[in-house]
Amino acid sequence: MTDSHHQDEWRESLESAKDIIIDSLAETMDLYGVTRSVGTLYGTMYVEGDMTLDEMREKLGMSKPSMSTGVRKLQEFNVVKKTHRRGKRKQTYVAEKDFFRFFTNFFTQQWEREVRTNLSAIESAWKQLDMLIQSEEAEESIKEEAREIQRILSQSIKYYKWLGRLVESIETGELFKYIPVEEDDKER
Amino acid sequence: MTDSHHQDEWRESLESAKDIIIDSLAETMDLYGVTRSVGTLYGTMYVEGDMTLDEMREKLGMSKPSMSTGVRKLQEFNVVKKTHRRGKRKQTYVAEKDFFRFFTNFFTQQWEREVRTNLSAIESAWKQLDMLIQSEEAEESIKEEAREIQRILSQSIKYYKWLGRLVESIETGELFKYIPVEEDDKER
DNA sequence: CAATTTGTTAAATATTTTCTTCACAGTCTC
DNA sequence: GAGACTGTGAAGAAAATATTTAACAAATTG
Repeated sequence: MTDSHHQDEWRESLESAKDIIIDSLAETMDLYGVTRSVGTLYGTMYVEGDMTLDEMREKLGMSKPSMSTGVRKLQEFNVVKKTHRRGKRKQTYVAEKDFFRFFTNFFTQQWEREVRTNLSAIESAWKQLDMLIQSEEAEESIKEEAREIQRILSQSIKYYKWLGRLVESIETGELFKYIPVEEDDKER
Repeated sequence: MTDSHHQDEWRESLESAKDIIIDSLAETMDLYGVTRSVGTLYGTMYVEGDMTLDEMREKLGMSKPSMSTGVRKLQEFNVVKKTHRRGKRKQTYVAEKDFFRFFTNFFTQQWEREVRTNLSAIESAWKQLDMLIQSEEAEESIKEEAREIQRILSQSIKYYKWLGRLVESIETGELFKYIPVEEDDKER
């Protein structure tokens, strides 16, 4: 009986160690524009392994639709995937535990979108500015401002092209040649 | 008179070109967890050059305290700085137009914080798990779970160390040797 | 095929965040 | 130093977001 009490304490200690990790991950994901409770959900899956929606609900004390939408958001970020437990009916979900893949999935997606969106906006604005600059009628002061904006934009095009190449080098794994992952000596 | 009407149209066209850029930037910054209106503020400063709080207020049709807090947030991200117009009393602010510096400032800050936060959490959790593993009393099943979590954590330590080195290579400019910025042929 | 069970949508509610108005402290000007 | 002006803090209003409850559709089991 005394012994079983001790076991509860050890169990408690294990859980609190998990919570430290979960909170820290949630705080980090908060920085990336992921809501804190979704971050907590990710952290929980990270330390607990694959889970069903009901297990999440129970663990986090939240409603099932919350879990459902939370998981969906994490799937959008490509950091959670569906799995299935053999023989079981319920769907289970598993968090990406490899942060290198997390990094790759998250940032390439984000940056690709940024590049696409902004380059297309720049192209469209650029054309409009060109029309203005080439027109006979427009005042010189307006033309000059248009040219000034084009100068700024041309600088930012360089950036987006660079960012695109960075994404590419992450996707091909080239970046990891330049900045290698340290091998661990003790493991395996 | 007809001519002046035309000038208004050109002016309008110039403004709408600016708006395309502003919206696109705001949408992007939204991805980074910056609120949309703060993103719009940044975009406006980006195309308009340095501005006073009152000019921002007028341009965006918002209150002055909003501008004040918005500018503050952008300063936290290191993407807006104070300046002064010679001879003028009002404080002016200027947006970082060089997106390479923007990238550097923003992500090194964000990632450094991530590394610091998580490594410290891992260290703390690790110690707690060690105590558990080394104890005589704790059940083997609990110990095994603790060891499993340590295995996962040791993987993630590798990641954070790598991320730290990535930050370093951005700060020293090394990354830009690996992935060079394309020189522009036409300009200057 | 009836009865369960699962995951999702829709509507209602609660909570958080953003924004504005008002007030005030610090600065500059004369 | 009085008066005017600038930037920010606090409190409350408004808006946006997150969460829950309720309802339902699809799928599975016996």
